[in-house]
Amino acid sequence: MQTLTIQQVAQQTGLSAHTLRYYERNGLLEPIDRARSGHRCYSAEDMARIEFLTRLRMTGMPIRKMQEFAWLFRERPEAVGDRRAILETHERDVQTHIQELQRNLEAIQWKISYYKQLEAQQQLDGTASSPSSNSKAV
Amino acid sequence: MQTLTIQQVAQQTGLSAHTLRYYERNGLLEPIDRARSGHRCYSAEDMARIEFLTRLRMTGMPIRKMQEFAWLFRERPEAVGDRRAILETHERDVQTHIQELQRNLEAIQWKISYYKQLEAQQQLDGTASSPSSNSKAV
DNA sequence: TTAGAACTTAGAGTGCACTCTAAGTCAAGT
DNA sequence: ACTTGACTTAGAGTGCACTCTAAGTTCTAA
Repeated sequence: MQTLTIQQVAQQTGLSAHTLRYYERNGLLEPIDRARSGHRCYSAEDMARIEFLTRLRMTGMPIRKMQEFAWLFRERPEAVGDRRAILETHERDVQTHIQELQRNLEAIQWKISYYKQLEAQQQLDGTASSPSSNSKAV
Repeated sequence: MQTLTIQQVAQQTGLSAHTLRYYERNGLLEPIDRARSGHRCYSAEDMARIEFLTRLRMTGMPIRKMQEFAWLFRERPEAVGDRRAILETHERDVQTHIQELQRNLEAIQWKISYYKQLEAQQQLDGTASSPSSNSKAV
């Protein structure tokens, strides 16, 4: 069973070694196995956990909530329903957030098209040298 | 032509009065008209601008970029293409971000179903009081 | 065997986007 | 006239999630 050094994990996960230690210190990761030297040895399981935590993080779960999730995982592993509840709440949060992003994206796209129209008009004005459209460019 | 006080704007936009002043101080908003008393009087145009800025902010545009956009708006209003370029870059960023969220959401949903299976199994184990499934609940 | 890289820790520092405080001015109601 | 409350400013403080530093230990390659 082979293990990885903190740098190798950092490379593969995109987190910094600093961040990996920070996560462990704050209970997001259970204590990682150590070599005789005291250096951390990450197992494949550790990697899978880090990967999932990273997904929670990238979808905006605060560290506090991740601590809660990790605590349940360690202290009450049989309470699967509690862990599921956290994930389901987060699922709804993420869905809401995506919808919000999409609504705002549409408004931004609308403005991009508006700017395109404005630019076409600028072109015409320039070519014909007629100050026909002097609407404010909002 | 009627104007709004900072509190009214705060209410309507969901930003705090503090944040509205902060935005103005940092050049995200051009200087708002003042009453004789020095109090800010927000126009309908100001409101539209704040609304759009809020959309940029909610989709994750950093304050720095919003400053750049606002600067172009004030100092080079004819450079519509430059403003469009900023929005188009941001559009791509937001699309990428949404895709990332969706990928991560799927992984979370996958784990939720996995937990459901696990819970069903726990039920069975409990009812039949047979320790058949002792797989680790990951 | 020894230089240099990688690791360890506790704790301080950073960057972002607010968020609040203190001290003061102004306007409306009683 | 006076109280209440909203407004003003400059600047300090907050919370989050890292990110780095300093001082020391250990591994690896020449």
